[in-house]
Amino acid sequence: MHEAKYLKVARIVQNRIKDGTYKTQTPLPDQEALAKELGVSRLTVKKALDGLERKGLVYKQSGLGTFVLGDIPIKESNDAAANGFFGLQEELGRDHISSEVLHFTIDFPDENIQKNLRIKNNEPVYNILRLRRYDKKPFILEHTYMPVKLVPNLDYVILNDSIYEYLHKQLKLKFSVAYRKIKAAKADQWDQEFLKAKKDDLILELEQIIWLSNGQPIEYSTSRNRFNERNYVVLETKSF
Amino acid sequence: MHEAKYLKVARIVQNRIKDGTYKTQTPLPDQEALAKELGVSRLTVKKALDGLERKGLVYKQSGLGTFVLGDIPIKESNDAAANGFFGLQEELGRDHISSEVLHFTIDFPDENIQKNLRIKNNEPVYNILRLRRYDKKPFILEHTYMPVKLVPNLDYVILNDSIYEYLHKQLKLKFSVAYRKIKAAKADQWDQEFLKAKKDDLILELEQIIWLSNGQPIEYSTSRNRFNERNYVVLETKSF
DNA sequence: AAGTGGTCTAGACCACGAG
DNA sequence: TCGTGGTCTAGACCACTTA
Repeated sequence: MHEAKYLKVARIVQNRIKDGTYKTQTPLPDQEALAKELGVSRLTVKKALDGLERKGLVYKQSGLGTFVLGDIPIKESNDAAANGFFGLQEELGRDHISSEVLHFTIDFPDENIQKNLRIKNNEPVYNILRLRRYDKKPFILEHTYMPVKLVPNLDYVILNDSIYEYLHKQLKLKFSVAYRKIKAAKADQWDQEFLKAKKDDLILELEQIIWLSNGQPIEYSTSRNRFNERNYVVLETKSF
Repeated sequence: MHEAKYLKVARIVQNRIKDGTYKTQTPLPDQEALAKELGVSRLTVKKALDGLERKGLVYKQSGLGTFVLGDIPIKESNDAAANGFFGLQEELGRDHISSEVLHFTIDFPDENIQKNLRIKNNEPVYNILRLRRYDKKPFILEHTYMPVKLVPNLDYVILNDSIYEYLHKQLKLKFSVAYRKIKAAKADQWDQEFLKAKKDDLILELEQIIWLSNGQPIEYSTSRNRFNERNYVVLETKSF
């Protein structure tokens, strides 16, 4: 099977929401009708709609129907999704984002990194510091650690391009879970030097661990930006 | 049916993870075995495990099995889940949290509130400012707007206790989706007065809209705390 | 009463990973 | 090849909402 039917159904419905076939606050066709139209069983339609509900596109009400949720007022263009597994390039566009590698070594991990990446002290990690620019302007200071054993042959060419693409398209690695923490901090020396922050300026930091679908942590990183350059947004829906 | 079978299965598995019956990084019994043991079909077991996977408790690998994911190293006790629909009391314990109502009026909504709560300019809203204390210490400054028509008979007694509990247990309202934005800001006059922040101190703000399961926005609010008092964490997994 | 989504089953077949 | 999880179906019944 090339693509799961429920994914195809979800994509079709999502497109119909986007192009206005299904309008905000109005009900979709009922599950049985969609199933008939698309030639699948009702359970398959339901599975697709469950996913769209978790993504916040629709809401369902037993006894009434499934409705398009509509736009989110406080969403702005420069907000970053704190959920989702897209790299900066994917998120903001390849043409806008460039990377400058400030530091790139292979180190033995300290205790903190060992714990976060669930590795032993003799398993080397990449230690990467990159300044990401948005339209040439300093934007995000990104400090990344990855186990060498999981990411062979990382080099400057990849770092100047997109790590994310290398992991996914070249190495075929699949992300499963990410745990992210968002905090505020004061600008340190590096922030002042590279992000052009002033002393005592406000910095927003995203700290994260990303796991592969086999349960192995693949990345521990922090991303720092000036407080007025970028916010983080989270869309939360029920797990079940 | 009192409780759905898949919820019961999820609860049982979750408890077994918590009490150590299923240990970190080890496989659970296969779906067929669990189904047999618990007297349900395999699909019901799968549905339960899908939910636990989205909550980040387990990960599944086709062809291998389902594994316990284990602890998250960067998680700390004073972090707040940016996902989940629990009130402060639920999250940190009834005994620790107290509330002081600083402002409580019924207003006509301005344009921003109208948009965020999807209401007209003649539909009144509660305008509530509360200082939440943690063990008597100023902790969070919470500014909340809610449509009056959705929340009848709100009063000081409820505000001093828990809005969350009133909405859920008394009014039987169900939350479906929340959209949250996290940003850094400088302390304003109120932060300085009530949170004991100094001028130019760092403030972390959570701005959110919460929808009911019928698609109607029920709450627009901001929660501000000093940068070193509280961070926000997000656990992200795939929607499908 | 009618129509919606929610749950559940038994059975089938597929895709993936290990030996 | 075997055992795992992933998908899909048809059919059944339940719970909820509106009329």
